[in-house]
Amino acid sequence: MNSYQHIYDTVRRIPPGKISSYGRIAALAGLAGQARLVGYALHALRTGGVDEQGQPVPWWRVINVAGRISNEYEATLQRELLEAEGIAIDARNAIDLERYLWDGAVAG
DNA sequence: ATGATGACCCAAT
DNA sequence: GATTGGGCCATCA
Repeated sequence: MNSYQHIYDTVRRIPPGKISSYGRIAALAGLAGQARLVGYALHALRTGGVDEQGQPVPWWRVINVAGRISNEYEATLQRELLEAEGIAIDARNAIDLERYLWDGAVAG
């Protein structure tokens, strides 16, 4: 079992229509200060968005703390997926974190 | 084992 | 607000 599995599990807890930052996910996953690992873990997903167990991971709900899409691989796809969930993106490709940032609370 | 890079973040300039 | 420097750990050559 890789450490990434914990990251994937945390990313899955992001409710639809919400977003989170790499650092936030890292903190929730018990990897505070290791935001790069989250980015690396999501990078390992690549296209398909499934982990080693074949479970889907909402990788598009993870952006950087600046509210912008950091990845250059699927930037367009990520933007479309975010907009599909009702997340408004600024004219400068920025997202209002205070408005959409997931505070870590469990929905339900 | 070493060096370089990376879907990042924070602080300083 | 854009750029630079340091820190964190995993992966590749």
